[in-house]
Amino acid sequence: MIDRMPPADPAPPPAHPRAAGPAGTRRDLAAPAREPLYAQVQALLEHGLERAEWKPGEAIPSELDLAARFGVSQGTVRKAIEALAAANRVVRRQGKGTFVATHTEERSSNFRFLRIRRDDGEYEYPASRLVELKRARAGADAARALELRSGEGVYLLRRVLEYGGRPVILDEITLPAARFRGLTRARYDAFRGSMYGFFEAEFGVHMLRAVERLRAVSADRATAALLRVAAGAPLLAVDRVTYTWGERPVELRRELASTARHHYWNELA
Amino acid sequence: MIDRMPPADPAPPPAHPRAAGPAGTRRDLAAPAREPLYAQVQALLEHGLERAEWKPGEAIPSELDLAARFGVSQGTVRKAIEALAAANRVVRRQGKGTFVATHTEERSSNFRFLRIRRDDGEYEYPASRLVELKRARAGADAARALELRSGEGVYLLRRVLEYGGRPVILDEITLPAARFRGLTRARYDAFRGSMYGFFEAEFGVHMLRAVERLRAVSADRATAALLRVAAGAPLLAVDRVTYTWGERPVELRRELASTARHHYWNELA
DNA sequence: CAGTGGTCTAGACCACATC
DNA sequence: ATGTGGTCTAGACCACTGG
Repeated sequence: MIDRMPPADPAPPPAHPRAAGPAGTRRDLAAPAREPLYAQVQALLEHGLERAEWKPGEAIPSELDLAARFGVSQGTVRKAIEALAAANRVVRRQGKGTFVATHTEERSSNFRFLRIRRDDGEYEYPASRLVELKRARAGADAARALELRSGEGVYLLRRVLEYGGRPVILDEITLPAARFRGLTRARYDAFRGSMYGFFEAEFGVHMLRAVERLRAVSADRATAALLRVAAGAPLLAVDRVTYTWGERPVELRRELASTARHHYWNELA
Repeated sequence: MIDRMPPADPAPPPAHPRAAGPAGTRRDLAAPAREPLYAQVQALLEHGLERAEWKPGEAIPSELDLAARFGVSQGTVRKAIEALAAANRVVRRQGKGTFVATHTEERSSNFRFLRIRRDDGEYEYPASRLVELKRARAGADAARALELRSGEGVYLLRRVLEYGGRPVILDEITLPAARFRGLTRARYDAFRGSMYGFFEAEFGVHMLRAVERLRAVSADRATAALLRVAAGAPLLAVDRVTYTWGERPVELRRELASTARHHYWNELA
């Protein structure tokens, strides 16, 4: 059982854990439901990522380094890192190193959280036009989704996404004010890049995972005007809750999309 | 380079491929763009699965067996099998073996291709009521999606899915007649289990992967009547193309769902 | 060139399932 | 007891990157 992040420097004697060697078995603390070593290493690395010991875009230590630090073999570290890479926590690049995932550089892989595409299949990153940004108090629904107390401060953000100059999506985004202090229209407009890149760079909030629920609804008057469709036209409603480290929800988003020339794309395997 | 499925019996001398030993390096055929060994093993296993050398639900040979057959190490076989498991081609069960995936037993994991859920989050497998089943000729759209010649024979199948007695989804399914010869209402009604279980058990067509495009549309009169909603009500349209081995499309499906009490669930990571 | 991740082997022991 | 997959180690070489 590994129970802390050891120092990098001298590294204590390896002391092969549970290996086929003569050394002592690693059964300290009488582990209650023994977790595999690689899972423990993975958890340690996740803590390091969460605590920003290595920041988005930076390299984490090499496999050999980590193996020495933790007193495990390179293969065990490798398995832990591969799990992190599969979960998009890190990116591995042969010959260069393993890098903390970031929303600020991902040129093409930026479509990870953007599932609405043009009908012709072409990728196109939409332009964003901020319609409204205000402080408000969390209603019952937002409070439940974001695990806040009802009435806690939130930012409410509405924007229109345009493809080729045509408005297609209306976003209504609720953010807990505590994590996004100082969010202003000016800062948002000044940022170059995706919204999650903005959150990461400006507020240190890294989005890891999202859950979406999709429905078909009728456009109300105001939405119809913004998206230039008839009132009552069918719109695709995408309700998203986005999570950061520790399974903590930090964004509630309702997306209303006109699907006349676009669609939501998904793959099942 | 491994280039065929060797016999199971005596197995030629291991002849460590490209290993740190004294044996000859495996550079036969002067491989043009050398593929890793585990990828070659994976491809060999996929061919075996495609040719139904091991049938859905059956066990494939053990890692040690396969390693001996292919003349590679157990670790290399393991990596190949793990990739197959990640792609839902096989299921690994500790102490028992590795089994070919099947749509005929997956009790709970049957929701792999069923993303519409009740709003309260409860899982519920809907009841199916067949509305129509007829032979027809592929139109231009169906022919393109299913890679058929326009006018080739297809089955056209319409059914309503009901949750708790309420109609929620209308399915319109197009199948290439060549692969589903002898499909009749009686056979469909007699089968116990999911539709993909039916396809697998009765026609040997195993669905591996699907691509979906979602839009919001207005209910036409006929659909509205079947789903007991108002004409013009917004419906979620899910257009699915489903693939079997060799990336061959074998099902085109349009699903129209009333999302008053249900939604389409998705997770982004 | 040295350093990184990627592939491959060999062999040990563990955990689980079955007989 | 035996056979399966699961974990872990040790060490080799390959492929790619950058100084």
